[in-house]
Amino acid sequence: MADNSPRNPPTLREALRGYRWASDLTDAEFARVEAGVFERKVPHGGFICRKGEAVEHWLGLIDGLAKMSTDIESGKTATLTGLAPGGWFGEGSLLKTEPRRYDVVALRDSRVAYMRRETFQWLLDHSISFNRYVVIQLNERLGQFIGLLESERLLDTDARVARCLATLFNPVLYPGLGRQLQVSQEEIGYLTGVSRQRVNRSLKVLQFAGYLQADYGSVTILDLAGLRRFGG
DNA sequence: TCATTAAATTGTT
DNA sequence: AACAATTTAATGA
Repeated sequence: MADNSPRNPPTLREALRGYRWASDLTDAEFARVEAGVFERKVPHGGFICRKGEAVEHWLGLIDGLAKMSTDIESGKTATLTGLAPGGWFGEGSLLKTEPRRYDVVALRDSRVAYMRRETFQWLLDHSISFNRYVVIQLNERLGQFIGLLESERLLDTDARVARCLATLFNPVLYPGLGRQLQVSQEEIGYLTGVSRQRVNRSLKVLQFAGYLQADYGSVTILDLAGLRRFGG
């Protein structure tokens, strides 16, 4: 039987080779890119990057789970989006040479790839597929945030959980994720800003409606399009 | 392989 | 927030 999901964690090189933006690089080009990327392990609760700091890297989540968030007045935190393995982020701030506008916090022990600004620029100058990737990524992210805005203001809790999960399973932003993601209800709560108890209720609603299957420590998406439309 | 125990996660109030 | 029930993972016979 073929083993599609290797149990041994991939090396940084293997992970990089698997990303879509690297698909048309020659070996020489890839070697150059690899030299411009390093990996760092971030423990649960640790900061992958912080708001206000100078942006010197494009960031990729190799493995783990993280949330992009920003602190509002009075110490409250607003989660902007969840980040799943295979997702890259920070290109916006990198392109505009502005300080980072959000925190990214690891919700699990995570492995993060840091690509130097130089290397990012070099890829923009040399790789068609990389440019295409960045454009699609920006566009996808834009749609995601418009949906988020609507979600925060107009939708009930069930719909917010539904959209949060739909975001997490977005095949464009997070390829390589199967239909099933190992994520506890508590973690979904962190991502949505909803209590774990309420997440539990929402998952039952969504499961009954046939959009997903909730199991111990994991969620399986059955109808991604349905989740996106839910409540809207 | 099975039984026991601890830890994590879920279900409910 | 607290508690009980359930599932998984780890351990050792």
